[in-house]
Amino acid sequence: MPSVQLKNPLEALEPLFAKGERELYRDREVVYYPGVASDSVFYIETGHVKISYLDTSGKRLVLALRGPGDLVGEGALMGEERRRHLVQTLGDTLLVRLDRELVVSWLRRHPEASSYLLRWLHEKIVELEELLVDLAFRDIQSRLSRKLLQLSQEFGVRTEDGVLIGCRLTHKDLAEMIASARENTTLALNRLEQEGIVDKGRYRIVVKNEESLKRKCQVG
Amino acid sequence: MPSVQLKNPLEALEPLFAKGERELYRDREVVYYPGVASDSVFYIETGHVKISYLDTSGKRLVLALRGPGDLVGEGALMGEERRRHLVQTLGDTLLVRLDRELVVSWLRRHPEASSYLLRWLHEKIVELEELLVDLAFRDIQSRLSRKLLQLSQEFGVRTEDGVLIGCRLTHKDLAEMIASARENTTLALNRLEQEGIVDKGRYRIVVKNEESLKRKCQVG
DNA sequence: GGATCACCTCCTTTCTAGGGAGCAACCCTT
DNA sequence: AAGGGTTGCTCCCTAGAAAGGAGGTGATCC
Repeated sequence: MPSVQLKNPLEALEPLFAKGERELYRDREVVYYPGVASDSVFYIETGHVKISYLDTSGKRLVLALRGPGDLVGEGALMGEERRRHLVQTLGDTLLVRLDRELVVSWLRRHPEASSYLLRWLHEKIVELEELLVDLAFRDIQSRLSRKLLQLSQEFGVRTEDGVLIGCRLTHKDLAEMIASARENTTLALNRLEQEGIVDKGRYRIVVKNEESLKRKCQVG
Repeated sequence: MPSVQLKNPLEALEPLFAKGERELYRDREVVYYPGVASDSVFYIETGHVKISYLDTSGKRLVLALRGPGDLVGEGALMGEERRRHLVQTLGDTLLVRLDRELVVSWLRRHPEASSYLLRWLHEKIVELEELLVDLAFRDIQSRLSRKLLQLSQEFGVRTEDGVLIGCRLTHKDLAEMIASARENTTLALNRLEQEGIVDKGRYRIVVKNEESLKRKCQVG
């Protein structure tokens, strides 16, 4: 285990990312479908991806968004045979495709790197558990507030009005992230706008008052 | 990565488990509380533990059950400072406490072991995602059926009547595993009993007809 | 430039799953 | 024998899913 804390646990893997093949995806393009062979990992250079689970009924749940400096498709390194998710870009996105064997052999040659990967994976577990707890205990208003807060902290861009969430999200995307109906998500978002807490436009959400938003999270 | 698939990804760590301190816990005893220092990992020799998240409102969500051959408290290895969960035993349980530093230094000396740990962690992620999807899409009847199926597969003991779920679970425990009210869980369980799919008694559930149970899972 | 089309956003109404409260009965433990 | 924990049952009521439109907006085509 590292004695020094790194900002991003994956920094230790940087040299590896240079070895991959860079691929440009357009907005909403599919990176992989569920069921296809799980044989590579992607490093996100710029842009964002949305990882979702497709239900048999056609409904979706967005399990995570990932942005620059993050990995996606890591299951390929951990015994996953076929993809379990649908991964799509949000906005134009530059990925580095890393073949599984390449990563595995690199990891063998750099044994200290595994511990960083473990930490990173643990972070993902914490995020999943947070979502789980939200689903179990909070109502839509509160789930949306928490999600907006997370998004502004992870992908936020400071502007004069507040923190702009830096990825191209529709209300449907948001709804699928908090497991609610699109209509109710719109409603909740409008309420937040009326209260002057957020500002919104097409594909655009600005958190104007972070403190009020935090207060909203407790209520539900 | 291993070229041969092991049944239990943790088999590779067996030699490590001999180095720990064995501790006997009685039924329902607390192994650790949320907030305490996260400085050791536990290996389960016999018995079961319940990992739950405590909400500020006093409600609980059971994130996982773990049984013999499994680990609990693994966050200690991955940068977690304080425990995030409440861990309690179900029935009398024998744990092996492993100091964090002990495990970390062992892992450094056995670099090939990390990949097994990664695989194990990935399994846990898959389980969390399954729970998440259930919460998002399925109703109580279906969530309960899936959970019983999982439990019977993971902790089941063959008997003449069917598969007995081998841990001391109350209806409240079950309810907290599928994020529903205790009353509704009892109701759903009674329905399954009336249909002849399960058999139950105090702390005791026997899955009589696995096939019917599987059919129940699809419906919701 | 204007028309078209696909998607996105907004709003309302209806209907139901299931949370919550409140008890009664039961049974194991001490 | 008492008491705490577990189970069974009922009723009420709210959150929110589902359906069904109507207007907006941006891209693309002519």
